[in-house]
Amino acid sequence: MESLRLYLRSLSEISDTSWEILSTTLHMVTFARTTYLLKSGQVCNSLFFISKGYCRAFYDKDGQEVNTSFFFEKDIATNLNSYATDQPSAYTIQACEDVTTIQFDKKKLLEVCEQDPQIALLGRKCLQYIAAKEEKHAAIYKLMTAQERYEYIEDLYPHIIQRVSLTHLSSYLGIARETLSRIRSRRM
Amino acid sequence: MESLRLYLRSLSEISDTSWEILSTTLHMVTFARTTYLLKSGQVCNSLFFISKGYCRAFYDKDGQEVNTSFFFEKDIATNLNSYATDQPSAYTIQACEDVTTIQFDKKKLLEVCEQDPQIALLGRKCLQYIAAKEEKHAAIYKLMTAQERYEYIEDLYPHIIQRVSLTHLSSYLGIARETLSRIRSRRM
DNA sequence: ATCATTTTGTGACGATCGTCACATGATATG
DNA sequence: CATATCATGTGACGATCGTCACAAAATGAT
Repeated sequence: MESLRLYLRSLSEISDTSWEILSTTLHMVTFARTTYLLKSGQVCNSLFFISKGYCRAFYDKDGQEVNTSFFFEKDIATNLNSYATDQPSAYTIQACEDVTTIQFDKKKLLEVCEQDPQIALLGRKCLQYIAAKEEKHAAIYKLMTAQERYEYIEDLYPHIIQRVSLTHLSSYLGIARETLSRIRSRRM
Repeated sequence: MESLRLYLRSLSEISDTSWEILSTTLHMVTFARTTYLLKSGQVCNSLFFISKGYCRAFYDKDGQEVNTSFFFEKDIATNLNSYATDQPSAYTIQACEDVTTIQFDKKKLLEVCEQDPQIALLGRKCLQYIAAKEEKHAAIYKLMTAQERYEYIEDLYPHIIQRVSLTHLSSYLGIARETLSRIRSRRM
C-alpha cells in the first residue's frame, strides 16, 4: 500500500483524508504465474496497480499471441479501451510471475471521485500517464528499424529487456523471434 | 459550439448548468492552412476540439517529418504527454486545411473540474477516449504488414485515406512513400 | 537424474520493402 | 497562359526481415 501512496504522491498532492477515503475502495489481490488479470471477451472493470511481479497484455492474431504491453512494479495494468467504453476487451492480461496488485474497482472509484475532487484529479493524472505511455510506444514503430526499436527499449526501458523472454519481446517489438535472436547475437 | 455539446453528450450526461459553466472557459479559435496549433518545444496547455477541417501531428526525425496522428472533425487534438507533464512537446500540430477549433484552456478547465464533478467526469472520459485511440493505433504495427495496415485504415478510418495526402499517410503507416504508391496501384 | 517440453540459436532462401533516380502529373502564383 | 513547385508514379537494385527447418540449450516434472 505504501508504494501506491508514494506513486500517487508523485502525480499530485494527496491529503491524509483523501487517502483514507481512497483506501477503503482498494483491495490487495494476488495472481499466480500464468493466471489472468483480465481475459479477452470480458469487460475491464478494474485498474491494477502492480506492487510486485509483472504482467503482459496480448491479443490473439490468427492463433498467434501478440504482446502489446508489459506492466511492471508501479505501473497500472488495465485495458483503457474496455474500461472507458464498457465493451469487451480484445486483450488478455496475464501474470508472467507471481504478481501482487492493488485493485481499483471502477464503480467504487467513480463514487469517491464524485465526493472528492482531489481523488478525481489523481484519476485524471493516472489516465494521462497511461495515455502518454501508449502515445510514446506507438511512435517507435514509425521510421525505426527492428534494431533501432530494440536499442530504444534497451536505453529507455532496460528492465523490459532483462525480465521479458525473447519470444514475448519479439512480438512486442513487431519482429520475428529469429530476427530478435540475431539482433542480440550481432551486438556482442 | 453545438457540435461540441453533442459530442460531450455522447460521452456522458451534461446538465444545462454544467454546460454553462464549461462554456465560459471555451474559445473559438481558427487556424489557417499550414499554421500551427502547437509547435514542438512548446508546452501543450490546451485541448482543441476540431469543429471544421483537419490537422496532423508530426515530429522531426533526422530532418524528416514523421506523422503520428490526424485529428478530424469531433476529435480532440492535443499532445497528452506534454499536457500531462508540462514538459515541452516533441510534436508539432499543424492545420492541414483551414481549421476551426474550440479551445479548452488547461488551467481554466482544472478550475471548473474542481467546482463541478460532472465536468470532471467528462474530462476523464475524454482522456480515456484519447488514450484508447492511441492504444488501438499502437497495436496495428504489431504483426501487420504494410499492406494490411493500409487495409485496416481503409476499413476503419476511410476518411483518413480520402483526405490525407499520400506523402503524409505513408509516414503515418510507417512505410515509404513509394511503397504506399505501389500498394495503391496494385489494388485496381 | 532422466526425460519431456519449452525456449533460444542458426542456416538457407525468398519476399517485401526502402533507397535512389527520374518521369509524369497536379497545383499554385504571377 | 506560362512557369515554378510540389505531389505522385515507376523502374532497378540491394538490404532487411520473415519463414521454414532443425539443432542446441534451458527449464520443468516425475
